[in-house]
Amino acid sequence: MHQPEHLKSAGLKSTLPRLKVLDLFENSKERHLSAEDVYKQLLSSGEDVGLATVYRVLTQFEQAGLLVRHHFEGGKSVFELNKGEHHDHIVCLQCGHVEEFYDTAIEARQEKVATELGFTIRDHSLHIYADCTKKKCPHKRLRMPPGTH
Amino acid sequence: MHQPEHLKSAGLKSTLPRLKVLDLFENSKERHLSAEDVYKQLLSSGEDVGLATVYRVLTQFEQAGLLVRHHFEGGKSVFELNKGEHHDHIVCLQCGHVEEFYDTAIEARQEKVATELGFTIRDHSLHIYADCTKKKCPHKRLRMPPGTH
DNA sequence: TTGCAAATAAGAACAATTATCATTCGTATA
DNA sequence: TATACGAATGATAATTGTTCTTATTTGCAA
Repeated sequence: MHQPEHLKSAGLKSTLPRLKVLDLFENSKERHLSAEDVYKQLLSSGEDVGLATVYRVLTQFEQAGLLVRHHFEGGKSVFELNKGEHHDHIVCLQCGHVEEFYDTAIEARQEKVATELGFTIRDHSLHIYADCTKKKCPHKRLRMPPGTH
Repeated sequence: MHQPEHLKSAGLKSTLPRLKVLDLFENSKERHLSAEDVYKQLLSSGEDVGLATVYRVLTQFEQAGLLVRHHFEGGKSVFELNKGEHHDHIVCLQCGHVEEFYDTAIEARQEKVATELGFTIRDHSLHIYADCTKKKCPHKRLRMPPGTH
């Protein structure tokens, strides 16, 4: 359960809160978690962490390359373990579930478009918001704030 | 300068603040403006509007289909006149300028990917963050908050 | 004109996040 | 193993972007 090496190699001290957060991401069923999610799950596991620490640790992990941050519509940041390989996301508007995909053609066209416009890509995000057509979708409607289109 | 018809047909009363905001979008050099941008520009034009009104009007215009809202990285919402045709965005990390593009291949592949995964697309956003290679780029560095990757 | 619902301005309230700061913890070293 | 010091933490204040509340004003139909 403890992987202090991950932290060590990232130049981070191996502290309880950091180990707990990392552990949570590695064992959670949902890959994508917000700061609030992490905080609440740690609390309900009996851990005693501060919300500020959660935010700090998440940001540090992001900078260390352990986590990747996403800004889906809805305002809050969402994190996932960095698998090393880039991928895009499709978010289910019914249940909020996030699926990942990677399409070579899309990636290639992006490069082409950017080059033609005189840009060098540093980063990109492609978010598809969709309705799940499978029946296994829990239909737990995702809160979509006004402003979501 | 006044286009009350736009408002009328959207079912909105033709009020001063609404006309001013609409006017600003139609005459501004920058297509993409945040609520703060709109508020400050109106103030410096000698107009007397409240920030709350700006937010309300922007949201109403979005719902009426006059404006489109985007969530670029950085937290704040950005609006632009709705031209009717969907397009994606490439944001210059140097100066913050936003260029628009549309690529049929990308759009088609998205549909394909979503269908294969069992989703029906409702909306999507593709944001490319890039460095401008042209010399005309003002190099007024865009504030990129921590959390931006 | 007048009346009244709709819209506004100002500021309080809110949610997500970051900053501050006194206390505690991890760990290199003695 | 004890200890000392800087790094990390938790509690809470502060900030930021946005929405809500309310008293007042405005657009417009009769």
